[in-house]
Amino acid sequence: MRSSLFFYPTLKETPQEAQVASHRLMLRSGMITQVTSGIYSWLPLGLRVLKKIAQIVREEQDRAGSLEVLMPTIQPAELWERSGRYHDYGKEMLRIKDRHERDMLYGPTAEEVITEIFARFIKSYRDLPKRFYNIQWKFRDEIRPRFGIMRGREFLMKDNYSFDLTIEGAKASYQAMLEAYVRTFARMDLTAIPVRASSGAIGGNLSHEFQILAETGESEIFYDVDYEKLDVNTLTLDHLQTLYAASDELHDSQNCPVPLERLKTARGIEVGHVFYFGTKYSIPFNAYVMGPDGKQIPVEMGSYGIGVSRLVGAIIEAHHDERGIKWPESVAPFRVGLLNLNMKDAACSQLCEDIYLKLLQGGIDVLYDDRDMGPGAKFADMDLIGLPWQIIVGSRGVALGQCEVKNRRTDERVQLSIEDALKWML
RNA sequence: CGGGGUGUAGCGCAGCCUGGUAGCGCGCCUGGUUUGGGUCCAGGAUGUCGGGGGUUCAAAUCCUCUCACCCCGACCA
Repeated sequence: MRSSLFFYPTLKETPQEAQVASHRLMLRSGMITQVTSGIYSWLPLGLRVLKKIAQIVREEQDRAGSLEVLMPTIQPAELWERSGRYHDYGKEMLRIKDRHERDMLYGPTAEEVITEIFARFIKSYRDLPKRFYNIQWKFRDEIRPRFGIMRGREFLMKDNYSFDLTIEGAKASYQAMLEAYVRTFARMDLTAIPVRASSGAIGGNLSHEFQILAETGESEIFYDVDYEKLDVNTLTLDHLQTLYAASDELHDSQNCPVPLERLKTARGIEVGHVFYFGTKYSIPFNAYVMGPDGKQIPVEMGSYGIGVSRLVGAIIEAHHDERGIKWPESVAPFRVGLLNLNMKDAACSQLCEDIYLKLLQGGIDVLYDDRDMGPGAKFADMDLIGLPWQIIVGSRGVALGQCEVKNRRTDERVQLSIEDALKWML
């Protein structure tokens, strides 16, 4: 993509409303723009990142044996009356009426919809276990939206729902999701700590929150240092349950099982939440299957959320410096930024064109800054939007047949011949 | 919802106290200049001063109602 044809309205100054780093940087790099309180439009640069994150989440959900569906954003109130949540959910639920004055709502989650789907079609234990997920926009009318898309009212969430015949089966599903989550966050260069949590409005008795360590996190968490050594490949639910991690309101320093020297404290951003809640929805929605003994059994359920749009902010919180964002390669909007420092120099521009075309041919996602601007502005913009690699071509280097390759995260720079630079990238 | 604050050009702000033709920086447009860390020079465009009502000869400025947004707290992916 050529910068001259792309659209990323970068800002030199920070809009006054933005306090936290991710919010500031998302606005300044032209990833998002606010429509109204807690509701944002995603501009091309931001959307690229959002899609990459969603794709990683999708791949790991699929790998864990889940099936993707797509459920509606608008749901009928009747469905929620059946679970009793139409009343319980309170003002966080956006309630609307259609032209027939029927009560509708913008879905904050989808237990009701998915359980009804399950109940409609699945009748036998032989079809279990099943796990369905979707990645869909949700709306929760938060008391106080803040931090940009980190606590928006409208947000993109992956929500997965598991259906098992037995409690043991449900725990296996739960564990599969825990493992998928650890793997998902690791792919985005995030250290996620599963913190034991109360299950809140969703109900049930087993629940973990996934917290990303970040200074600007909203909650304080206490955890065993061993959490930092978790290995995705050996992770088990039993092992997780032996480790201590708690949010500040749950943490009791008097009765903490972890000795002080192994207890760490940090700020966390909640990016995922997993629940086991048994038959809370299967009974009211008639989600029963016939068991091997010919008896009707209500299915054991769990649900598993990941805040996909929130992850964009969480990743920036974890990966930025004073100049801008430092994207992990897996979620970067482009892998390489190609800087033409002198558009008016024909040799320099010709060289950049060659490099650009070769990168494209090599399947490299590249943003070629071909705008007619001074070098300083180009450096500043490129550091701000935070692409992992920069290939810098100026008149100086052209004379020597060289360019500079810079790693945004480490700030390491090497002077390379054009051929070597291309080899480096490809 | 309780507490605090802000609305003036695309962004950041001054002007308001003490009423009198609406300003600055950045950005934007034109021309030139510069080209390895937000070049420099010249010229130019852009405002229902958040909205309604009131006081006044006169309101961005005073009064009043209202709307929106932000920050701190309790909730949440």
